[in-house]
Amino acid sequence: MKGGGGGKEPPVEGEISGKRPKRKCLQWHPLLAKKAPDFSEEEEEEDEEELEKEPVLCTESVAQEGVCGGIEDDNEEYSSEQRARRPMNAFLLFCKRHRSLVRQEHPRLDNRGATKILADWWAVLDPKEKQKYTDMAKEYKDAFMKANPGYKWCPATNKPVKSPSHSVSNSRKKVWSLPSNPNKDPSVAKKQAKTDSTPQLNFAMADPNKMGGLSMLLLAGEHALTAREISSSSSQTGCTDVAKHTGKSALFQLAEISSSPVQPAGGSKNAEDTSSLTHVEASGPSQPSSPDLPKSCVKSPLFQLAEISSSRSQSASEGRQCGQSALFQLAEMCLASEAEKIEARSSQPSGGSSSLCAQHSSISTAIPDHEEQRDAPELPLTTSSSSTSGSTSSSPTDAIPSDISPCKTQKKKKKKKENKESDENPPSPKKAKKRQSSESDLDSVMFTIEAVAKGTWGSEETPKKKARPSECESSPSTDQSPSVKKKKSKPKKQLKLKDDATEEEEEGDEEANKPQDVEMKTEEAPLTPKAECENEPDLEVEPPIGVEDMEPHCSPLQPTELEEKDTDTKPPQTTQEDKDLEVKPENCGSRKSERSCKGALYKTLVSEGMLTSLRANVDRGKRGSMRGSVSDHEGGWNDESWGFSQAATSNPKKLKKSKSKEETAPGLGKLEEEFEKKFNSLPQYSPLTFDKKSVAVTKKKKSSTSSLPEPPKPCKGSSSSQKKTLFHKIVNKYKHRKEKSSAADKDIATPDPMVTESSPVKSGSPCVSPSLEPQKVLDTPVGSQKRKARKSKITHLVRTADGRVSPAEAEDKSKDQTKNQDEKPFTQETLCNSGVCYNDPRSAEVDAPDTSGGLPAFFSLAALAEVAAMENVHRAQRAVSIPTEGQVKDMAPVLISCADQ
DNA sequence: AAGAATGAAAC
DNA sequence: GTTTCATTCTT
Repeated sequence: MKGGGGGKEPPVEGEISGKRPKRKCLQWHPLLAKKAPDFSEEEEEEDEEELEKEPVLCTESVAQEGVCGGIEDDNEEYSSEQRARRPMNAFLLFCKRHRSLVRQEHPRLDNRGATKILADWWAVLDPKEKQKYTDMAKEYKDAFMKANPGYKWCPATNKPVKSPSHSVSNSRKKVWSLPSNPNKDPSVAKKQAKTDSTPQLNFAMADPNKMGGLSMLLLAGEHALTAREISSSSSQTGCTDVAKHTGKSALFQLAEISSSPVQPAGGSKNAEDTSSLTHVEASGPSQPSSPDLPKSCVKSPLFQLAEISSSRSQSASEGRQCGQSALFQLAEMCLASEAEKIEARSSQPSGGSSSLCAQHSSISTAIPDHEEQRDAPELPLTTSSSSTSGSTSSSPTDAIPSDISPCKTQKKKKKKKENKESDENPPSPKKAKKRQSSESDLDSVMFTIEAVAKGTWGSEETPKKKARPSECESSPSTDQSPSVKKKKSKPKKQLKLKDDATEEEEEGDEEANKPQDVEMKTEEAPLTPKAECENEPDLEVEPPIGVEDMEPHCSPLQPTELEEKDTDTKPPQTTQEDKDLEVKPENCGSRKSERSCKGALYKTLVSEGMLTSLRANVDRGKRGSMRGSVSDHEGGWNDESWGFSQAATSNPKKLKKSKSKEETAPGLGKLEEEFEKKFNSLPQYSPLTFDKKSVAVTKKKKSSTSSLPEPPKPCKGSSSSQKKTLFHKIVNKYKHRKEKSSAADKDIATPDPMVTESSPVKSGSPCVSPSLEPQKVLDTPVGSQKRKARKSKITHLVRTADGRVSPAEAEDKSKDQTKNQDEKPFTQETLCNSGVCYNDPRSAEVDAPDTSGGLPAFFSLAALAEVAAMENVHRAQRAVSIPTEGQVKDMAPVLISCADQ
């Protein structure tokens, strides 16, 4: 595999890699390299650099934070600037996935040129495939939106100039939508601020920025909870509402999951986590002073949680909390305990879970002091509910919000970024969190926590999920959450070895891994069935595999990987964990009790899903098992991933800078991973196919209009017969596209008798149904074509009786046909086998259900995802094949159409 | 920084 | 309808 792939890409990559540095964003991290980094060496180096750099970055970006490692909660400031990036649309996804391929083939080509080609490809793409991308995009978007309820694509054009006053007001309102974005959520908050997302007020959560990943999780969970529970009350939270509606979008699920209790994987992990927590606490973000504890830059989730809880308490004075997750309560408990100590411990924390609410009140009072420590500044969450809070929060936060709120029309992102409101953030104190209390306090806290855990928690948690792979998960989770920074070296190596599998890998967590993974994936992606087939001889072999295709596609890599990983990782993980436990104790130093406490906490957290990492791991484990099934694919967004990602993202640093490609910052890993997985799962068409098409088209173009940009695509051998069928389709589409682009030119007129011809040819292949294609084309408008003259295009498209279109197409087709004829057999077979049957979407659709493999694009991803999720739980495989009612509905039209035909 | 493409959202 | 911005990366 690699050989081929490597051969191809390497050069390009190498080039790229050299260039990569460009991005500023990257600074902070290896991700930058992401693309280039295919090679392990590079990666490693990068990793190292990264490690080193991180601090620097931290310093740069957030000088104050100091705790680079620490989770930078603070970064809100930065975050302010960074708004979450919009989710990519289908086309972008497609581009992202295929650009490398294009480049490989046409190294010379500029990106622009590549983009054009990609556009062409896109135009040609089968509706089904497009749909996949579209679905994915949608899913992604949905998840994203859930994560960031108030997110707006456009920064609120400032037009109105919200003006500062607004900003202030906004700041209050704002409550922060959930930050948890894959990357940049924080920014979102800002946006919202400006926008005023009124609805969210209720949530008034702590700033995500401040909060660690956990916070994100919590938020997510809370949202979920709130949505469910509060739904009645909160008409406000659009997000929540949405979540409900979708019910199952992956993201939503994620939220749910987070909320739902999960069993901690192994005790071992717990220990680790706890230890890490202790470290964190002790070391505290800002306070390095703690001698005992090793300063782990990374904050423990727990710590974050505590922060969060504290923040929440502030913001949300309301009683809602009670309802909220046990985790939250726990956090509160912790805080309370601390507060008590500080104040003098009038009451004991042990209050018990049941009493939590009451405690909350007390806590809230106590908290204020803590708040100072906390980074209240941005919490602007402005506890919607708490009347007072608004005022208080406003003052500190105001500044930030103002910046954010305005959305400044900054025309360009960069500007915005630059603008960063960092100024305001000065927030010196944010980091302060670490509490003086330090260990002793911790102990007390722990105690309380334990009590809580035992008492309330146990009862509450009832449902704990099964830990399926919890073990596996656990290890990773631990790794991830706690040691975000960790070294990547290992992971990289592993990754290299495993290549694909790495994603979930055990250690991996970190950023490095992700990037690598991503890269790996991307690289591999080509290798993936389709691409690979074409490139390499393997094709034959694959085809069979491909049969199931659609998903398999995606899965192909994953499954193996996952499995391997799972198997491999699990054992190791456990071992590692054990080791960690052993080791950690040292770190932790004395205090077993704490540990134990922590352990309890950890459990609780886990149960709650707070520990995203664990969850993610678990999920992954599931996935691994599931892998084969379609569900993976579509199921797509695992909650975990999001949660995780969120958590990861939580880190401001990354978020901000992460812009670079994956950006997905290291931390996010999981989320990204999943994203990537899905992304990878997306079918990657071999360039050859496209090329051929393109070539054919080009030729035409050339002949007709010299205007083709991408004349030369090498037709590497028609060898890539597989996709040829696609090819045809593509050709058709392609025609359209060209028409569009050059359309004006004039091709229009030519009749395309050929079309018919082509169809016959296609017809030859079982899968393909020529007639359908045109329809497809028609059905799926090539695209918005907003910019170009689509009208002309449309006009151009002369439909034949069949509905086929433009003349150009005919010609192309004819060409294609000729080519195809030779190759077709394979392609068809393969395709058919694969179940993809690009040719006929409909047929495919119809078939799809039957053939588990081919997922009909038609099914809404959401539906699929849901189904998958549902099924996954029970069984991992093929659930997808069975359409849900919703799916059926979706299909209905198609079916009908088919029937008509 | 501009630009190529498409699409989704916001205006 | 138009504008913005998402991604990538060369020029």
